Amino acid sequence: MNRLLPLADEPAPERADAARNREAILAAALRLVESRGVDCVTMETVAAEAGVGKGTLFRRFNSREGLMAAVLNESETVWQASVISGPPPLGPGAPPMERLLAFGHSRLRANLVGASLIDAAGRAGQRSVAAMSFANLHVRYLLRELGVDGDLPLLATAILAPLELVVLEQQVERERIPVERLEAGWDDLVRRVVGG
Amino acid sequence: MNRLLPLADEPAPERADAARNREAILAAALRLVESRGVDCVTMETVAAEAGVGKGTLFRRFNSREGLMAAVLNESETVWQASVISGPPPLGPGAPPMERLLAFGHSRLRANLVGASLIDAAGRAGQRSVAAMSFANLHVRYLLRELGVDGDLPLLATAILAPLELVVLEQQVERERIPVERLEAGWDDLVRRVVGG
DNA sequence: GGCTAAAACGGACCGCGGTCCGTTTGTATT
DNA sequence: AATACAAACGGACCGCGGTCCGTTTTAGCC
Repeated sequence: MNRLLPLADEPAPERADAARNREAILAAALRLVESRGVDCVTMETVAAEAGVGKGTLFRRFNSREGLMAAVLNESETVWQASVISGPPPLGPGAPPMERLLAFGHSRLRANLVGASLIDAAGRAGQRSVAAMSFANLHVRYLLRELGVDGDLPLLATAILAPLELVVLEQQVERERIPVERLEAGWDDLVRRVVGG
Repeated sequence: MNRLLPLADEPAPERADAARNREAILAAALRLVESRGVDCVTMETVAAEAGVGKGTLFRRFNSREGLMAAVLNESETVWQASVISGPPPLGPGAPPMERLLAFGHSRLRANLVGASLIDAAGRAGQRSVAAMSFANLHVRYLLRELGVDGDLPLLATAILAPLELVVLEQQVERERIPVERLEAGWDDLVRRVVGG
């Protein structure tokens, strides 16, 4: 009979019904988002579809943004996996510069595809926190690999910034710049920053 | 008696009461925002303070975001003026590189100071549209002046992206990076992009 | 100064995000 | 199995952003 005392900050064990509901809610939310589009999905609808009360939604996800962030997170996780252990050039195996460029393109497309969900998620639910820090870490690693020196965390951020949805949307929707040109522009930026 | 017919897309003359009200609303909004902070200001409050009906607010500014954008715009205009015709190094008179660096620092600080208003304004009311295109234009001009070649619109965007509030907030609030370091990092970025 | 069409006004009204709190359910203990 | 306590539940409720539409004001014209 060990573990009478919880370890330092064990994240509090989740009760069975809670787990079941969380899953039901996420599934329902995903289904609704896919069928009617993000901004036609209300919290009450999700609650109904999942067969739970509204209060339960907010208990688990804090806010609408939080819920959307959670939904988004599902696909984000898949994407991260393909970066970490997928096939090259996105995954390991290709030379660093190729990986970096592939990474940028992939992220650019992903952000555009997930656009509506992404801004429904806002910066809540720490989606952006987790996502950003993963991306930043990865870019930092590749830059080091490339022998770049300087303030790597900031350089990584600078490289990633133009891929943020806010910036992309301005360019794609307002200025009607085609995606290919954005990719080319980003490649150029990277080469300038990396040097040589 | 000329101008019986309105010119092509004359912006529709504004009626006297409308003008008076618009001004009253903006003044009221500014006053309230300054005294209680952006997110404690409701549309109804503003309407009351301005002595108009709620409908009038929405008629003129479309949404809460639109109103906030309009308020923000006031100060933005002042800032733009100091870029165009203020004292160097921000204004004209200094060598391009100095101007560029001054521009970045100034914008960085401005974004952080106006943070709450800026994200209350969202991307509505085309605040971000107008602001972005001004900044982009200016940076483009300085880059050309510096003899940079390449896709200038995209390079300008890339340089400006790390100054966007979304990015800054992540760094300042989450990662606790001091502003001076951000400035230094940005300078580094600019030098790499400009080259030489 | 009347008259009229167009524009602006304002407040009742609606829907949704978010909270609150009395009730139910799960789990650990004996 | 019975008990007890914490945690989860759910729906009534609230406030605010946003809309709608009947009423009022303005401005041009005779």
